[in-house]
Amino acid sequence: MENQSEVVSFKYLEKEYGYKRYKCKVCGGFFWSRVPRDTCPDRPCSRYEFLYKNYAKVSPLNLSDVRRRFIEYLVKRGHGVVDPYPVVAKWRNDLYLTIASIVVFQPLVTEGLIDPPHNPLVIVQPSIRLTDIDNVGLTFGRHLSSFEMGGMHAFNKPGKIIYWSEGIFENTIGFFTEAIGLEIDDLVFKEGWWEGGGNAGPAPEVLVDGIEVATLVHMAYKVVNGRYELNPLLVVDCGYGIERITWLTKRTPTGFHAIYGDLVEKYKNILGVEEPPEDVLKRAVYVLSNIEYRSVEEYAQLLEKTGFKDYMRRLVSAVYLYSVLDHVRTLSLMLSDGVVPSNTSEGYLARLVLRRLLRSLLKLGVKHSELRDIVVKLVEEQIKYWRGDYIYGKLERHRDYVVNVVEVETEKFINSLIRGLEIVERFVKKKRVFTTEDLVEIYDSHGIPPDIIAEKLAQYNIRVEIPPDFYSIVASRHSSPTQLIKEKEYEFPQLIVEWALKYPETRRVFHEDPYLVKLKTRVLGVRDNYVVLESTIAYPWGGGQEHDEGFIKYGGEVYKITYVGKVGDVIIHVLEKTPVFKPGDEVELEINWERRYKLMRHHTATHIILAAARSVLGDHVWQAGAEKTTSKARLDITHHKPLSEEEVEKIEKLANEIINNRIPVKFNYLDRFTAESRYGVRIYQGGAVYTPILRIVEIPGVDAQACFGTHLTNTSEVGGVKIIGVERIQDGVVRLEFIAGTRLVEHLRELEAEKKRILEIIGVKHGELFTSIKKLYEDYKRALSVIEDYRGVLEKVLLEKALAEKIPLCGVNSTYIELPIKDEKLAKSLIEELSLKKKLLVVLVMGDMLEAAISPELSEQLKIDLRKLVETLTPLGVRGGGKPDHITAKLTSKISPEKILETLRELSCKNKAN
RNA sequence: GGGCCGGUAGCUCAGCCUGGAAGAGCGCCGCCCUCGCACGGCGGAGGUCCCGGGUUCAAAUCCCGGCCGGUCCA
Repeated sequence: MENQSEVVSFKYLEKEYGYKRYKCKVCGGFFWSRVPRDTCPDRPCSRYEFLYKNYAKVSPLNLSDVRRRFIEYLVKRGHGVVDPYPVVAKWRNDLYLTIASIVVFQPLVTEGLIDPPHNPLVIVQPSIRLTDIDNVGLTFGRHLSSFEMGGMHAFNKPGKIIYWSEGIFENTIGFFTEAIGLEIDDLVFKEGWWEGGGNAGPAPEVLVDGIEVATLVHMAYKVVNGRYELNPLLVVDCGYGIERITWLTKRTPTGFHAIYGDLVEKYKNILGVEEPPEDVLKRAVYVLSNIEYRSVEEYAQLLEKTGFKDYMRRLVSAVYLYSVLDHVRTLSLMLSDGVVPSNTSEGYLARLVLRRLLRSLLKLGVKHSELRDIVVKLVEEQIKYWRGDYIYGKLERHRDYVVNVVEVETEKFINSLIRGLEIVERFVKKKRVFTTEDLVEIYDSHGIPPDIIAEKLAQYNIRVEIPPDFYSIVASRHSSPTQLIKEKEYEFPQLIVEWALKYPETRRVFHEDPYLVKLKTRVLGVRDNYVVLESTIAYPWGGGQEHDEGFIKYGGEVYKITYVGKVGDVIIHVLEKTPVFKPGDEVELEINWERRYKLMRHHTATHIILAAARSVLGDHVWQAGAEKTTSKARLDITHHKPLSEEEVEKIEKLANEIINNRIPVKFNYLDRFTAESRYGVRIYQGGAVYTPILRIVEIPGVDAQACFGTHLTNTSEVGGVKIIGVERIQDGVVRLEFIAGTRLVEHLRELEAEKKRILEIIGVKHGELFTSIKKLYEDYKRALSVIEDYRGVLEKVLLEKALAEKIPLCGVNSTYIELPIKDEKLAKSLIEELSLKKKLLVVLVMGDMLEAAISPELSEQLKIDLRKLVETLTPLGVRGGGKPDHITAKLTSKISPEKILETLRELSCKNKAN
């Protein structure tokens, strides 16, 4: 977009503040500055000039100071304050993590469907961006895996403009000069463009002496079919980098010193890491700040070239140290906000951060055996450091969970590392050549990073080249990314969907009175056996609750309802046959109450079980899926380890207490921000809901969720709940199955019937299951041992007989055994004993199986190839094969022992003759 | 959600490519050696080769489907 001034008031900047437009001689980009400049004060066109600059009116500020000044300044300018949201974007189904403050207001506010809680507003939002995670540490504070985005937002509707470009500049210049103390001459605005999530707009970057401190997104366009269209809603989306501003005010050698203060020293002590002297470090940071490098190796080479060779080792460990500081904070934040590590979705991202952290620790020389304790210590120090903080104070509340997860996950990492290294060893033993392909293979399948493999190989004096594009090779092995958003699919044919959408919203009487069994209502539409009514008491399939069943009565006719579904706000009833009634007719609706009541009980029980699980296990427990049927309910919860029996019992006990406490269930319709501020984002247990008004099902003091389902009006009606199954269904997800109400009685009856069946099978009419089975099992074991004894006796007899009646062939004695019982164990034992130990040529026939064997040495010596036996006998109906000394075959017709022995004689004697 | 790797004795694994008598080490039991222990020596027990189907005279091995675990990527 060349012409940004259509949207951005650079003219105002010029007229009001005296800015002029310049072109950067290095990058060619345009920027606005009050003092003439050849290049833009952004890297790579400029170094971190601020490091050595003296700002007369700027005093060193902590992170919390900058944060407070930002909020206070904007409050003074009429902004309302919104408290930070979690970094896990549970209210979105297209994002795992909160990557910017605007994410809190998408999509409903940015599309103008609902109003923000304040307008304009200010929010300091912790945000996680893992795309640049490789650069953390290497840029000494410019890149962080998590950062605080100071968000300044206004949502301008046609006819109701809060402020736009001029206001953006006024607030920005005001904040930096009045609240931070910079001179206006320090501030440069570089023209830029932002695009994302279907929106776009010009985004001037605010630059101060080599670092970008804010981006002023003028979100003015919608991207429609690849073209930009002016959006009627003008969204002010300005983000201020709180950490970068903090660094700027302190001018410490790195951003990490500005953010983490004395925590840096603590970490150095724990890890035994040394930094270079402060002046050297600052110099090194400054000198390399306009050079692009992507890896520690490249960085080390650059240090050598730029005269920092003496400090190379310490500078390199410093990079890892900073990345450790950063990763511990990000990980603690993610875990505190309820992420459970797993091999999918946001759980994988948490594991990714943790594994990168552990790898950095290994690079710093931490031994495998110390890894767990050290990482726990680092987490605890970090939690201590942020105690009482506006944003990170919550880490302390989740300390136990965070530490426990870190312990469990570190153990897992060490295990897979050890396993992986063993695989490398096996690779080495098999083949000496190690290819790039092997490196990729081992990383992809076992998660062992190439540098660790190379280290291991070095022990065997094997050198392997790690290609610079290693990770893109890995990426190319994976298929193209799938869409994160699931397209909503209707369970009806497209024609029916289109037909149904023409009707107005169906009145949901099942929400008004979930106990209503009969209802008279008017027919709105009929198409084949699909029916749309004015209002209904039949619950459509949704929210993990099964649909209702019942009847529609009209005149003398009764139509069975086989399915109920939802298309938008229209509810469709599917009948067994095409009805005679027409639009406008009045019909009577009746639902199967027994079925509905079971579903309601299971649904309310599900909310109770979830609340109980959150209470017993922790706030990280989220619903990962649920299904309520008449026979049982199923709830998948996120949790980082298997549930112990005690935990399951506790959940069950607490759930039944909630039932016994006879708590009335409340139903409220609230707008999004009211609901979120009252209950938190935990209301989105069933996933993100994109409607302006949420239906909140609340069990006061226990649980509150945005939920469409039908519920009991009092917890006591659940009657009781029993967990009947616990299963780990995937990494980080545990499935609970449970039953409630009268299903408990049915379940018990099923168990009793099963017990009775078992007793009948084992021939006991009246008796106790445990003792009966125990006795049966002992009898069985005794019988097995008797058989064993018989086998021994029989074997002895057969051996003696075979040895006594040896049949001499040319050079070898032979024996023929016919086993009347199909006992493979006996057959095998006989053959081994006679052929391998007694050196006989054994032929054993058991049913239609023929097996013959001779010791391998004899076969070799006498040149007897038993396979020839099979070949010779094939015309007589023998099929089989094997090795020269051992064959197995199937007899399709009876063959006399004489014939077999005769053939064997020929075989052995022919060889003898030769 | 997808790709890849794996599932064989109590444990760690070999065998699978190329179908033909289920193996090693550790652990366990017994004996020898020893005053006793450790070490060492000899012997032994221990198997639904994850499950189901298919191909085959014959499947741990080949093919298909499923389950479970691990891992990488969205």
